[in-house]
Amino acid sequence: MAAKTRQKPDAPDASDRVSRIREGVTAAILEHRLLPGTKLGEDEIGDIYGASRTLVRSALQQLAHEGIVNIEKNRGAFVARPTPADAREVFEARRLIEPSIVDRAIDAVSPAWLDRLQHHLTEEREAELRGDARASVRLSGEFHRLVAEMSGHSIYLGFLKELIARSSLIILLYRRHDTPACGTDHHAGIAAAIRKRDKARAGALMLSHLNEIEAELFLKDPAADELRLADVLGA
Amino acid sequence: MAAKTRQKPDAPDASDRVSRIREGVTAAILEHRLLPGTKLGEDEIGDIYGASRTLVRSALQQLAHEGIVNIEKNRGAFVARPTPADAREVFEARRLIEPSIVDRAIDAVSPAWLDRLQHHLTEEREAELRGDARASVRLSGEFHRLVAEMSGHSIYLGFLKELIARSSLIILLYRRHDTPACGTDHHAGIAAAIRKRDKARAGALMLSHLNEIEAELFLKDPAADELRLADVLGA
DNA sequence: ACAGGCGAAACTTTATACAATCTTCGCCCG
DNA sequence: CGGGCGAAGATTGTATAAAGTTTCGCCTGT
Repeated sequence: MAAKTRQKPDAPDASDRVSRIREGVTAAILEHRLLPGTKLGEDEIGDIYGASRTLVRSALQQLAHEGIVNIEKNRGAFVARPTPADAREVFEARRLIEPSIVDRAIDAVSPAWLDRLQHHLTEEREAELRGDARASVRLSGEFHRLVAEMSGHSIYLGFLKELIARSSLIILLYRRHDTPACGTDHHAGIAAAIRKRDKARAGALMLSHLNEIEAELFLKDPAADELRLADVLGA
Repeated sequence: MAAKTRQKPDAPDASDRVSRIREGVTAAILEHRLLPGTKLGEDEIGDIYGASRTLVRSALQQLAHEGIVNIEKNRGAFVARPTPADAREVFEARRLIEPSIVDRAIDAVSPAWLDRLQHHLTEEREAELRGDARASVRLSGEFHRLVAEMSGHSIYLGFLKELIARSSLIILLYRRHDTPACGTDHHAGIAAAIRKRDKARAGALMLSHLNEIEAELFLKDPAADELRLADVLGA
């Protein structure tokens, strides 16, 4: 066996403990179990995962780099609270990147991937029917991540993971109505276009999907309520 | 003064020591003083910067997240060695993002920014005339970063910083001729288009600039020489 | 009664010590 | 003489402890 026995260099989240912590906290944030602004104490998380603060700190720093956690010097880590300006940037970036991702995904489409996609749609529909809001939110983001994985473009995938995580926080903060089932039909339509290898239609559907999500947000001027809150607290 | 006296939340690289380490190593990599594959020992770097391994480790993890350092479990950190496939992904991403960045930069253009841009072009030209290859490489990347800063889009800026750093490694590894002065004229042309607020021309110039850089690379099949090297070393 | 300041507690930051793993070099065996 | 086994050295991964900072409560003085 002269082949490289190296253990999957492209497996960033393997069995190491820091990744488990990172994924646990990420999942909690994505499922809206941890609300923006929540303090993430190192001891607290360390106790939960039975790990030392060294590992917790490493995980939190990664999450900070991904933009879903803010680390304030000498104060600790908090779940990020994206501003409306952040929200606009996130969706602008997604509108730019995701059509290219579906384009590449269609190039790389295969029966195995279509199966995964179909399976995901089923899961998503089931979660919605059963009214499981947490699962719906998580699966809704995972659809986009799945398409990015299909594309085989690791950089786009990495970028999109960040954008999806932040989108989840944004939707939680700024959604107008309680419309958790906003995009399941869109996802099915996009998947159908991918299956038919219709790049133009898939890209257009993705774009309108993103536009609709953003349109349902209430993005007032850049930090209005935050400033008001600061004034109340400070004065 | 009711204004927030918080110390610049958008200053990721401040005076803390871990950032100094990260920037020092980043600069060394971007200036091609540290070659791909170089081992970055924790004690070694710690001695250089007079810091403990805790801080060095934190800096290296950040660099790993940025994609310019690979951390292999129980073996240490190494300067990344992008594959030709990585190179293609990086330039595809840059071709997608940078035209949008110049577009936004033109929206946000101001005399102060134009001054900074002009000053940068001067610096770049001087470095090239004086034959300072290291400075040329660094400044060439900084031009793109400067445009991204002009755009005021923090997400694009973050993404592009990663892409620029990786591009520097890619160019070092795969450039055909020793043509360090490949893009100074292009940069001047792009800057001129920005100054004239000509979005179409600026975007087109940026695109052709990136295409020309990639065209000068020699990207053979996905990991041919690496495999050959691995065989030599392993067998 | 209230404002201001002092002090202790909790937390983060940094450093150091310990454990686990890998690498390397030498030695022994074939 | 070549190859493989093994122990010593070096390096990383993890945990714990010391140091510094912030925060909150309480107490005192006006």
